[in-house]
Amino acid sequence: MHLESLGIFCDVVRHQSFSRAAAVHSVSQSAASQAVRQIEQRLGAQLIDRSTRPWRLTPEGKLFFQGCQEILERYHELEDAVQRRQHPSGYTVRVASIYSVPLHDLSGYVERFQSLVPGATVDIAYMHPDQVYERILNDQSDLGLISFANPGRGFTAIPWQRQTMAVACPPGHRFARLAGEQRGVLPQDLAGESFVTFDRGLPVRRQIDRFLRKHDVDMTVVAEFDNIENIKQAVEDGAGVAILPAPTLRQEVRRHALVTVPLRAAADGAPLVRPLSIVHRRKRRLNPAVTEFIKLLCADDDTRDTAQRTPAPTAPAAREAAR
Amino acid sequence: MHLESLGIFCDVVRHQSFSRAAAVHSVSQSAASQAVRQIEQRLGAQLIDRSTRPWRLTPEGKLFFQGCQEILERYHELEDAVQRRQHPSGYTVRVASIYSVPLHDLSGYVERFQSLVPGATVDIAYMHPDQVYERILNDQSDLGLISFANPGRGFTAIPWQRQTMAVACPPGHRFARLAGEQRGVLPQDLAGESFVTFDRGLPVRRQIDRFLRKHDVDMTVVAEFDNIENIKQAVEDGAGVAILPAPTLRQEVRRHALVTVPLRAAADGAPLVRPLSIVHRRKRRLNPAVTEFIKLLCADDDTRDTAQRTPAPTAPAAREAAR
DNA sequence: GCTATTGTATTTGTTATTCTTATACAACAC
DNA sequence: GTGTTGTATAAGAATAACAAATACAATAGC
Repeated sequence: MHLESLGIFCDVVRHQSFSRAAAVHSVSQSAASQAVRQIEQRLGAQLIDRSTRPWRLTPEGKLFFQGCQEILERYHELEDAVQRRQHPSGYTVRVASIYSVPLHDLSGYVERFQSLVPGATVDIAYMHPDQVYERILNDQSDLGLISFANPGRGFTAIPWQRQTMAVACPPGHRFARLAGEQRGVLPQDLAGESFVTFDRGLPVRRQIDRFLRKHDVDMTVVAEFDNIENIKQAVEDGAGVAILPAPTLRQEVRRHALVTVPLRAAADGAPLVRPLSIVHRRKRRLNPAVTEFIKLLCADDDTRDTAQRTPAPTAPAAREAAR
Repeated sequence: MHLESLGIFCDVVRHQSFSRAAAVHSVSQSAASQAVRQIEQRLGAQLIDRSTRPWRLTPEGKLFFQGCQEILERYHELEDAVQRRQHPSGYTVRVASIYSVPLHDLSGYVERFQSLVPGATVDIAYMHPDQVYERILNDQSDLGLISFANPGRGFTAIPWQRQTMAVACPPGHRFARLAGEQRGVLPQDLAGESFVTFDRGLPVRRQIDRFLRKHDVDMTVVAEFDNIENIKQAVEDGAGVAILPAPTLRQEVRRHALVTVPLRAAADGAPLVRPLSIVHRRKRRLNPAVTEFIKLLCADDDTRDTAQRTPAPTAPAAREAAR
């Protein structure tokens, strides 16, 4: 019997709902239904009387529910105890992040976290996306922050932020007049512009190209880089314009080195955004400090510029969002 | 986390051996190794220190082992409690058997069982093999007794008896003189004989044909039946000889209606046996009475004419034997 | 009663995982 | 060293888990 299934059953009971329990466990409603049925079949006993609405627990169901609660609690305590024995005191959360996650954002989280969980520390290292994955696989980091997370293989991706992409240009550029929330450029305005962009092969580049192709816009690529800093530098130097995640431009905008111009999409088309995700190894117990840190990161998504995260995303939603 | 995996870990610890634990759980040694490693990975902790021989539990391993034991015990108690609530008293073991399991054999077991587990009853129903499978699938029977069990799909097969096959002929037949433990006929002696046998498509028929083909023997099939009783009748009536499980012939031999002649195999070849198995639904909790009955059936295999059952068969062995 | 609504079950195809078989490897014994 | 025993690893096959789509069931509203 899968402990996870027992957990689903308990949440079904607690929430009086298969769908909500499924959401809590990040699986489909179907999976929750199947999990409970599997338990019933194994026991050869009906746990839930489905002949009435809302359904009710059978006597066997009540008995089993109470037992399960206790067993699950004990098991989680046991895992915690093993954790504690391993890391006797003072948790460290090791985060591997891609370069372009605004450092200033994170430092805010880190401060709040350390005051929230005294004795805990956070190590943040910035690196190439591939290295992020590698470090997580090798257990060198607990969490990774990456864009366009690929949920395949051994990773779980939790949607985090959705950064709107904007056009970056030097202050003297003709687009600069169009800066400001209410203004902005349309895709077709970009046609023929000199374009500084990401290396082919990076997911964000593919995303941008797809967007431009969809709007039938042809730009002149004058330079390609594998990181945002170089792109910004090139734009500052007048090499052309770029399409970058707006939040990463704050510094340059503040010191008037660059201008951020909103990039509008066609009425029907989706706007260009870069999803950032928190990834960790699947099927791996996360220590309490890590769990706490994830909670903190996700808690105030909606205070962010473009965030909109389901509190308990269904798996399919989470996966979709993570692309 | 799979409770089964926790159980394997506990047995690994108890037996100080992966292989023995694997045998106890009817899986391969490899699976046991992988299960333990999976737990270790999930916990992010080494439970077993493999750098010495014999290996030792790490401190985390000891802690986890103790916790697991308790959790597993509680869980099994919980399942039992649900069982008891369902069937407040007096268990019934419902057995579906093929026709040709000697009734007299079973009735002995049943008597012993009922004196061993007071208040329990055993229902035995005899039927066609297909019906046996069907009844088990529909939860109309707890156990099935069949020959040449096909372990596929949702069934578990426990090897039970291996009945030696012998030649049955009327007392007047020329083979009759060869009856007796030390005598018997060789396959080639059968060439040209009139042969009463099983329907094509029955596993036992395929088995017999394979045996004869292997020994290059050609017999004249004069009749085919889907059950042993008809075959015996036909042989009594002088239609020919048959190859049947020896134990099923006792009645007829006693009343001198038929003679059983041992069938010897070539020096290298395997003798012809019919394996009988106990089958039940996989992934289904068996109530205590059923478990007890299985134990009883298997306990004294070696008192049987040809039995030789591993006490704790490895899964592959069990599967092989069940064909 | 009849239909709409809401929440759960089923079916089906796909993806992951678990398992076994075969083989490599490690620790110890001699 | 070399052999022996017990465990790990790799590869492929067999299972199981899952999600998407859809069917179904119990009620509520009419």
